[in-house]
Amino acid sequence: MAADLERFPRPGVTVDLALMTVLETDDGLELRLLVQERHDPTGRALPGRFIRERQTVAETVDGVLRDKVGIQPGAVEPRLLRVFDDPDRDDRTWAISVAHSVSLPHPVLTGAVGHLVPVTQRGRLKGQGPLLFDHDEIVAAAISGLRERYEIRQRYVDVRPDPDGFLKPPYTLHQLRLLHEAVIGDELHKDNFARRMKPFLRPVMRRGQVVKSSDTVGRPATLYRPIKG
Amino acid sequence: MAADLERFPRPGVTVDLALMTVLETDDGLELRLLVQERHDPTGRALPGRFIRERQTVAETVDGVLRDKVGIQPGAVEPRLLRVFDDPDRDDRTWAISVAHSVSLPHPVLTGAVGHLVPVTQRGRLKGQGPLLFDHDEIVAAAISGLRERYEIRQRYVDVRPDPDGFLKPPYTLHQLRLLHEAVIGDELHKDNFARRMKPFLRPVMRRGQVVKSSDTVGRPATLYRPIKG
DNA sequence: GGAATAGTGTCTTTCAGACACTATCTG
DNA sequence: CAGATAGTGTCTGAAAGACACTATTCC
Repeated sequence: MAADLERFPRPGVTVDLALMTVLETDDGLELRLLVQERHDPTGRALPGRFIRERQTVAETVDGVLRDKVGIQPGAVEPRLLRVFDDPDRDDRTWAISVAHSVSLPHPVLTGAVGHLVPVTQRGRLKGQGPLLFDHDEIVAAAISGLRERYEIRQRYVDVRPDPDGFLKPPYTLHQLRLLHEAVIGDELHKDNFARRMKPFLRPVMRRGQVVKSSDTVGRPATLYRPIKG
Repeated sequence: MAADLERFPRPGVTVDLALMTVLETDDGLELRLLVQERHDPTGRALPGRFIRERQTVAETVDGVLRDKVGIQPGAVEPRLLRVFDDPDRDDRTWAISVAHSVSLPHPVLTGAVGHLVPVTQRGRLKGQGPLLFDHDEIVAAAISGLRERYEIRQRYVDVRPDPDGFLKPPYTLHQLRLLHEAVIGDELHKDNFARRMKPFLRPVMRRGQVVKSSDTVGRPATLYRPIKG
């Protein structure tokens, strides 16, 4: 029986990654997505590779990040986006793609292979033509999923200030708001934002004092950490 | 290069289905899930099978419904739940499971192979022991996804009265509410429910008259159809 | 004091949740 | 009429959106 199972043709299974980060530019924080040049079919595409023998998706993600992107992140949390199964999507062979998104803080991406492409307000990659295969659909799914996570959910239940961990705590409400604005591509009122987030943040204390940011000008801001995680 | 790609070992890819329906019992409508007996490993499990050469997930779903469940539904809309990739999850071979949920109106399921098992308020299968493999996780994902679709979303935007199409239009607000209560496993106020749903329903008209249900006792109810779809 | 940024008081609107009422059918 | 089910008027409370104000720092 087990021998039988191996007789049938099997698809190659690839893991393709929509790698997202938020970085600081002259215009403030910007959401960006890693795109690489490929040469099998020539063009721009997301990093990815086939799952190797008896490996898991998580191990494959680690492998892609290490070998194809050239970075050494710690534990990452890939999120399943879609499965692409059109038998003709890859000319070379029968390949199924299990598309995931991965969010990383920008410092982890230093020296990464590829370009960090900005994202438009509508959730598309800025400039240039389409990506290879069905990778534009992966990008769209990654961005809409990300924005959903950063949008304000029903009621106040279980708001996570920075679900994807782009920011390293502690941070100020201002920094957190700029992050949200970069992710969702829209502006937020600082007062309403503060009220929404504060129940899920606690001020950093030292010797019974609230720690303030020693920024530049203006009144110093309170530093916060997320309550959970 | 293409020849190279075929040299590496590939996983078997299975599609496992959480098949859900809502049926009428003495206690009113009930959400149920199809469980089958298996004999390779002996036990209770969800229907599923390997993807055959150059087939898609959708084709495999159709095949499972036809050959393993023994029904002939029209176009179904499988929803991706999770990918199970533990290399040891199946003793027999390296197999990755792409778990989907499928919702069907009960009449389509007449003569289906297996048992329609009721679901508890907490979203577990009623009675008996665990399912084979990781199928209990698939069940949990299917039910929580389903309930999310039937829960009231943010604002009034894009409410679909019966997202999974369990009910055949036209139906009364009462019938629609019983469906929702069966799906989410909780009671709803008829007045608030009516106000939420009415913007997304239109009364059935015949000769300029609103068509009413010719039920049993009491005041006849207006029959509605969903505005879109 | 002035500039700059941090943070809050409060009004309005929207809408879910809840209660109580009215409406329309059958027997 | 009573009984049963359909459907609505309206109050309350939670919370988002918006505006304007106060608070604290550096120069």
